[in-house]
Amino acid sequence: MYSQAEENYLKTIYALEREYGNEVSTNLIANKIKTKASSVTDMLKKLALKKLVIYKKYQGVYLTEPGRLTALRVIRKHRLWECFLVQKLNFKWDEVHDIAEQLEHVKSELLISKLDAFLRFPKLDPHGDPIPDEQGRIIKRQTMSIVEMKIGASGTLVGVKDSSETFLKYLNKKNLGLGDKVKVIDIEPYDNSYHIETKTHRLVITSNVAENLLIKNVKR
Amino acid sequence: MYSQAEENYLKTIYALEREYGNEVSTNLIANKIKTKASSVTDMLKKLALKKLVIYKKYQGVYLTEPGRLTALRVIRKHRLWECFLVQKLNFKWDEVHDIAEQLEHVKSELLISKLDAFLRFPKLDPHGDPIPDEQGRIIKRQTMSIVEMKIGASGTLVGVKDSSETFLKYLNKKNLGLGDKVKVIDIEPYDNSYHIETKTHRLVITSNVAENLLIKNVKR
DNA sequence: ATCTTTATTTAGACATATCTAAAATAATAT
DNA sequence: ATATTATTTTAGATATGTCTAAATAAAGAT
Repeated sequence: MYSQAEENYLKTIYALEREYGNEVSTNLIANKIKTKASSVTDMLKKLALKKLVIYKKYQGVYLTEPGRLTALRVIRKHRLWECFLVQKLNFKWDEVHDIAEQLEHVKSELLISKLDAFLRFPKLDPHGDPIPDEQGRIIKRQTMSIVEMKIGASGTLVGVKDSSETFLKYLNKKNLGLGDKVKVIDIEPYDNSYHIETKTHRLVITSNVAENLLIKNVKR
Repeated sequence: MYSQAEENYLKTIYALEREYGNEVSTNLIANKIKTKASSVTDMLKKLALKKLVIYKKYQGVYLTEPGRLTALRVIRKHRLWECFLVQKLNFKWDEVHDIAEQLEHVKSELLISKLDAFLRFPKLDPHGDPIPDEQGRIIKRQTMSIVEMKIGASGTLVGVKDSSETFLKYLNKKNLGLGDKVKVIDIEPYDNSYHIETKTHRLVITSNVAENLLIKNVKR
């Protein structure tokens, strides 16, 4: 079994590989998990010894197959627990991340398969992220970030890249939630802000925010 | 917030105080949590510094009021999670202890109060142990161990002192469970074994087993 | 009352995971 | 091509929680 620290590194490397391509740098990891580059180096050596990552000095890391599967198992647990917290305990989608970060490290295969069944085998977590199955298979959804959309294009908000409490609370305040239809009305070249429209209102968001909103079924 | 190790020590000291009286020795703790006496001494010093226990060299320890409340909070979490595992996820009563040992350390007051509500505020866990409330109040039940009963006395099995998987699996095999009516038929002086009778069958148990069975409403 | 045994504590070591500061390497700029 | 800057690694320190072995204290036996 792996330690919580090890699991967190694997999970982070997995996410960064998806986001930035397959070779992940020390500093990227350090920033993501708010630690120092030297700590990251230490851990990468350890993970490499355990054959969970391929690590070459000064060249970054990437996950091996066992490393990837371990990461996916942790992600599966995290997302299932988030479903539980929202669906069963009535947590809001912006309250569950930190608690799931703790629950994801509980060791028991049986627990997670029973939890999965209890929740009726959900396919997506409360933030629209797909839940890997027991074999680590994960569906890849056809989504694009708002920054990739052209003026006049519209679609449905089905996910967020950033699940932090701050970002989600911002969305709540702006009355944006999963399932909302959104349309890009205008892109202001001066500051790269996006003017978007939902069923109920219009609003202006920064490109930073637009980047974190995932849209499905984009038309026009 | 306290570490998992600290929480485990507090919980253990609380249980040993109940079992053996208010001054708990270093070795008693060491045996209970399967560690070395020297490790216990180290931790007791740390807990004493944090005012969670009163510790005097060579004299054992006991919990302070804050220590007792912290222990009870951990116990509350442990028992609520056990209820969840059995009632909602269909675990057997002999499978939940080790998982609850992990879940009890998850930090979130909100989580535990929501879990409590979800379970409809249970008063007892699957092993018959009372669940402390948010203020650390815990009901004291009128029970006695079978070893305290006389020949001919009978009552209802409502709890066990040992919640380990091995002990509970033994009870399953012997077809003994909570709610069963039991009567002491005979006590063999030679080996101190107890002959007991339930609604459905008779069996012989060692005094060790008898010690761990808690009976309510003892008559005659 | 002294000796022996048992329990407890101390001293020093180790593993994990982190950090700071300095050194080494890679990337960038001129 | 060399100098500057940024990134990464190494070396050594720290905190937590554990251990072994030795020293000390308490309890029990004669």
